[in-house]
Amino acid sequence: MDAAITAAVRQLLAEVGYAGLTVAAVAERAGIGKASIYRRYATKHEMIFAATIHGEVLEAPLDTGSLLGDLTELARVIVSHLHHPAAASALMSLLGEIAADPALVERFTRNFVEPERAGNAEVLKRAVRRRELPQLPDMDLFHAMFGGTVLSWLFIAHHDPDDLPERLAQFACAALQATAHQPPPENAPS
Amino acid sequence: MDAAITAAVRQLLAEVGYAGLTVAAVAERAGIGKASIYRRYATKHEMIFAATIHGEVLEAPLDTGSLLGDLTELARVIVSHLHHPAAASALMSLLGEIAADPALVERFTRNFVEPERAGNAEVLKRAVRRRELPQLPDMDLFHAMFGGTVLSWLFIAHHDPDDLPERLAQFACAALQATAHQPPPENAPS
Amino acid sequence: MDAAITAAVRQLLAEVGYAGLTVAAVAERAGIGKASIYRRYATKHEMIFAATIHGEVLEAPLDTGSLLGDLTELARVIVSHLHHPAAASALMSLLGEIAADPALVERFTRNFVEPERAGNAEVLKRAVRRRELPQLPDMDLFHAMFGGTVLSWLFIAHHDPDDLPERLAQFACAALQATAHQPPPENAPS
Amino acid sequence: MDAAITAAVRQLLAEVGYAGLTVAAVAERAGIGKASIYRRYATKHEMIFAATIHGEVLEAPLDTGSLLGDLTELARVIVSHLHHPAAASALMSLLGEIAADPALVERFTRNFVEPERAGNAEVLKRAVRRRELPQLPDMDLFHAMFGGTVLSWLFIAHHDPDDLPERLAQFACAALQATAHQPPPENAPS
DNA sequence: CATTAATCGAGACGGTACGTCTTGTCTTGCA
DNA sequence: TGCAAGACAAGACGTACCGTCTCGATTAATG
Repeated sequence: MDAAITAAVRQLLAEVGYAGLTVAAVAERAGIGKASIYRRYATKHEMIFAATIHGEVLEAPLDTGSLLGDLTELARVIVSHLHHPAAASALMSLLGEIAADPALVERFTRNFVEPERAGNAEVLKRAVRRRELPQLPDMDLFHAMFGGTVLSWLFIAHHDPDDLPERLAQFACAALQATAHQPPPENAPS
Repeated sequence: MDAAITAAVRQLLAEVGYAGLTVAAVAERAGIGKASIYRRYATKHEMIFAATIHGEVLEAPLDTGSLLGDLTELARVIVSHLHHPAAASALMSLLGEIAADPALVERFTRNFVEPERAGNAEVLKRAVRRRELPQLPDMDLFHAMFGGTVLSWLFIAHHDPDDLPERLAQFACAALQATAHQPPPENAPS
Repeated sequence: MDAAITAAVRQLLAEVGYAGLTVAAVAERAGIGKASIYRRYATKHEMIFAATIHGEVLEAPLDTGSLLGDLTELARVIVSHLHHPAAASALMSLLGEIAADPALVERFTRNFVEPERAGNAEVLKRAVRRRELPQLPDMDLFHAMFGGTVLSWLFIAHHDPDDLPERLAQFACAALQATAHQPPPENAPS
Repeated sequence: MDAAITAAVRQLLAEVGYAGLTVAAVAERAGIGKASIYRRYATKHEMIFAATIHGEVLEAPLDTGSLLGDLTELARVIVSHLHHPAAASALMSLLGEIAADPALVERFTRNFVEPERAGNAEVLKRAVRRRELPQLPDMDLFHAMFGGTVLSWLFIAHHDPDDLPERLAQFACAALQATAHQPPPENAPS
């Protein structure tokens, strides 16, 4: 059923755009009732977010054998999933909606932020295992930096998505190696 | 009258957030009729855009004498401007709405993004002048990274704003020095 | 506009019945927005009630020259307006809905009960003027008796509507004359 | 199990009223599943009908020795049974729903209306036996008048229930004696 | 100075999406 | 197997809001 919702949202976003998308239309297209949508997602924005962003972005940063390769791939995956035509609108609007409600913040953090952070951490742990890094860096900062750069690049600067992954990965790789000898601050990565 | 509208929009954004802002409320707060608003702005989004973005650039990176100091101050300024309770909601939602309209994207870029990028560049040019950096880095990437990290830290990770400036500045400083020997890429803005 | 709503309700009651009537359908049929309906009526039941019952019932009990004639006419008018095919459902359901909410009780009383009571009083005042009655009777009781009898006759006993007016008028006329010498109780008719 | 359903329906009618009663709530209160309800009753209305009307006739007009006394007592009994806080909602709404279904009308008449009419008739027959009345009046009309007045007094005029019995009984008594010399009409039930 | 024209506030209007609710059916998992 | 628990499709409810429109009242400009 979640798949049907996701598919319906993507079809309709392509057909009528973000502003023209209605929950009723999604339900009809998916052949389900509106209640089944609201049972899963608290708001329309959350539904759209889950349908456009959620999924593969967060989960498995496959091992390419080097930190630089892993980071390039990670950036590429994030970019590709964020670059959906309507994703900009969806993500930003969702963040705006969420910010006002602590309960939604909590939900959003648990469902999207934490898994993504864990994925990032996995990549860096591999690098530590490979001795490319002496230790894990400040994960809070790294996570905000890596994803935030993609966000800003795409949705604020509106630069070409294809230009980013390699540049960002090189920058992040050098930065990690340059800052790795500093112990991370007191808030150790979870 | 335009001033009354602008003031009302800003007050209400702070009070009820972006999603809770209605044209009727703006009219009432401004003591005018809705028709007078629609005589000036074609849609609600244009009204909000005009009231929030218009001339709010605020990048004044005063010279602290060192790159690390400048970056810390820069981060602090960005954080302080972004951390207004309702600014989160307003900015993110506005980005979402803007993304759908290329004309607004263009205006947003010219009025907001470019000046900020110039401010960032000014800080780094100073560091070059001070010989702290051998050359200007990839400015597109640096700009996306610096602002994006703040954005993500505040509005996605929802971490403590006070924790960020120093950490980010140290990270950015080390990263810049580590990557400075690489020639920046062609730097073609997309 | 009220006329358009009333007409739409009556058409749709005839077409789809009481249970099948929706506010959205009424709005569409009337060529107006749902909000315009809810601006006038607090609930769907109130709208239906107003469209089926309200109007001529309450207002002008035309003078026939005698108390018996007036009461017969009054009963006939009430019966004819209450005997709309769906009026039974509408009235009873409305009363059921209303009973739970003091605000609706107040509204209902002001809009429907009081005018009808005033109409009843007008008929009896005429009889006093004609010297058919020495004084006004206990209006609270008379009003409840006259309308209540119609209600019960139609919707509880389900007797033939045409049988009622003459019988009720004769009964009421005789009863009024028999009880008229008693002073009405302390709550004098308003 | 039927007993559990019936009890749950009655409790919930008293607590939340007719409009607020849901099948899900009945099932939960009865500690059973919704399917078990729908196995017994085709619709919600049938369930409520079965739970409320079934054997609740309650007309016991005990002899007080005089017509006025009997009528006062009769009014008091009717008022007391109708004045339960939630009974108003339930009864009126049920009448509304019933009206749409001729089969339910028939059952309602046989189970509820006829016994009450017989009770009324019993009171008047006693008065005839006592020579307080020369003959039985138009029973259809009297029955509609007596019960209808209570209905209207309570649920339309929303007057104080305690004020009614004595006034109604006096009125009815005088009216009966005033109209008793007229032969009742053919009395054919419609 | 008086009359006309323009502009304003106030808010009703048509239209439409929202998120909630309920009905009656269908599925699941425990006893 | 039979039931409680509850998910499901369908769709109405009443609310909110947008952008348009109408209405008087107050200005402003003009004859």
